[in-house]
Amino acid sequence: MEMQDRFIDSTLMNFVSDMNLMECPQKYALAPKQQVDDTPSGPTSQTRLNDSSWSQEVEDDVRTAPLMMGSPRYYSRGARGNAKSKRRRIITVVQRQAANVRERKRMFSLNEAFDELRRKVPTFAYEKRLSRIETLRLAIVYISFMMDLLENT
DNA sequence: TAGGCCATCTGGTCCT
DNA sequence: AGGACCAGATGGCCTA
Repeated sequence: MEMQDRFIDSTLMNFVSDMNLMECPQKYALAPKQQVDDTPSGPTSQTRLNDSSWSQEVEDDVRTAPLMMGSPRYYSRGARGNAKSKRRRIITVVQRQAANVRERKRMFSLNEAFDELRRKVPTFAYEKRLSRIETLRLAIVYISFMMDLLENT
């Protein structure tokens, strides 16, 4: 049993060495913006943007929505936003802020899952913190490696 | 200074 | 109707 553990340990170390993920040590503190507070930063007035929650056939002038909401900066709508949307959902500022808070919490839990995954994949202690994409790719390789190990023992 | 990474905002779509 | 999920855009931080 111990022999097998040692075998796996040394194999793991070789595996990690092969991953070519060794870089200079540095602490990768949490991003400065990582404060998940529930206090929205935008305007707080409960401005009703529209009477109905869905607008009628909105075509081109969709850029007005963020401006109407008093957004401090301009956000374009992304590629999918150009798709022919029959009916557009109009939400209040309060609803938008609540959605932002939910989204922050969702991303926070996603990052927690990434952190948990980082702890599962083997890396050297002094190695710099893996990025999300590095974590996913290393996990894929690691799982494949372990499956091969199981098949060959 | 360019590029990578990340947090955040936002609107569209899907689902309950 | 509203929440979850998704993806694009943007700006800030950090490193080579």
